[in-house]
Amino acid sequence: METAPQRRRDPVQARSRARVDAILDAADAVFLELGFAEATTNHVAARAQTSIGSLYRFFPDKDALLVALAERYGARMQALASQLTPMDPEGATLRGLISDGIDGFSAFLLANPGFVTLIHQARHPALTAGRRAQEGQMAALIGGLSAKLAPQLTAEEVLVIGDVAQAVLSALQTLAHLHDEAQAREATLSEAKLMMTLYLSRRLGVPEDVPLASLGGDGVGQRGA
Amino acid sequence: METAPQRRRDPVQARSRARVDAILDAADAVFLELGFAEATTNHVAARAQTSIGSLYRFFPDKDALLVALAERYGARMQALASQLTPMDPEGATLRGLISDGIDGFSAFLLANPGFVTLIHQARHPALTAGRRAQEGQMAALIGGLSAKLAPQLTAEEVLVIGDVAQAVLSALQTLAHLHDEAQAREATLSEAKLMMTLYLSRRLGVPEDVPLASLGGDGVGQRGA
DNA sequence: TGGTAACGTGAGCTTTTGCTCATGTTTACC
DNA sequence: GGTAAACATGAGCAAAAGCTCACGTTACCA
Repeated sequence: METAPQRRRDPVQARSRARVDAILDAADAVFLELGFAEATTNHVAARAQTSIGSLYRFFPDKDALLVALAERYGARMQALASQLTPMDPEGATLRGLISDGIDGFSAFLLANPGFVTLIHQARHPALTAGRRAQEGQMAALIGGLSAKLAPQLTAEEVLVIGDVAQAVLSALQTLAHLHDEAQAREATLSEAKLMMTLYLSRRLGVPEDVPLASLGGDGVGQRGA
Repeated sequence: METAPQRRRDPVQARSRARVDAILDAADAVFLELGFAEATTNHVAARAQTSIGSLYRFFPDKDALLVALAERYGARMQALASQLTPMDPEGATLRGLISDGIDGFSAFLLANPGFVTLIHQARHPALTAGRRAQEGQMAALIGGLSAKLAPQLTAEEVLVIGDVAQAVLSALQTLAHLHDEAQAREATLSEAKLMMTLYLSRRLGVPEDVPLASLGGDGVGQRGA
């Protein structure tokens, strides 16, 4: 399975490969500024300092730009996910894992502001297939962690927890990055960490500040009602 | 300040008032089905069983439909908010308040499926002014409750808590209502209740299951780290 | 009952925008 | 250096969508 079907023609020379990248960068910037609906392909071509004909040489239509962007971000997200998965997750605490994850994703969003716009276009028909995969990627990451830390949970419960955590993280990261000042962002992210820690700790039956390695294979440390 | 500036002309006769309502209902349905960007004013007029000319007689442009819809939902939301504010909030527990609030809002969304679409259009330039008000409405409701239950919090903290809670509730309600089956919705809403209860209980220093009336004016019952 | 203003209609004008294609330029390969 | 393929260009086409306007209809009021 190659990425070809999205593009009218694959670039084979260096200059056209650079051009395709420039077009995607331009699309990212224009979509961020105007939103996908308001942005035009001519805008994108102009921003990329190329002609509209060149854009349509490599992208069959406007939607293809969105799909290609989603694929590019998907790859970056995958890299981020593997980077955020520590070598020995058992040595960390639940709170530490969550804090690192949220900080890492926040840094990613700061470096990739267009990604928020893309998330906002998640319901676009052309995107659902590809996007669902990377949304599921994040949810699956959390779900996998949950299943590992709390084997007593059913598969369905793990699924719900993953979806819920993904939705909340996505919403709070978006909220945080509405603020331009780092201080306001941090305040929101701090709340996100607290909320996720409380929730996952209770839901998985894992204490917040105990190294995960010291826990048994099954859920322990459940407290309260 | 009247709603006139949004409309080319205010309806004065009964038939035109009914027509305006029909147009708004049609817009709501069409935006839900196609999304705002894909929907056309001709679609809306056809769905309302009226002519495109009549639509433009009362609405200056397509954006005005969105704004008018937002205003109508704003009024409904306000009614919902006052309905969800019990006569004696002190008699209820934090968990009960949150549960009732989430259930009430869920019922509202079920009866007003177009509202989710509107939320999704929150970043539309024509909407930011009016919408921000009703988003703030929900956040302010929670913020007000927080300030009342936890007077030790600073005004800034209350603001952040309100925003965060609003964002999370909005995200999880949207997630819940992606499912068609009531069971799946309830599963998600159950997680939302748990998460909000844990978060607000910790953040406000209010126990989950103690009647709020039995608490002193300042925060008590804070536990753990 | 007549007159006026509000209301209703839809063909079609205007603008926008996604997209094409004929023409010209650059690169790769012999 | 020659040739073929890849690449690049942008004027402009076709379709779509927002919106107008001239004309007809209904409701109110004296």
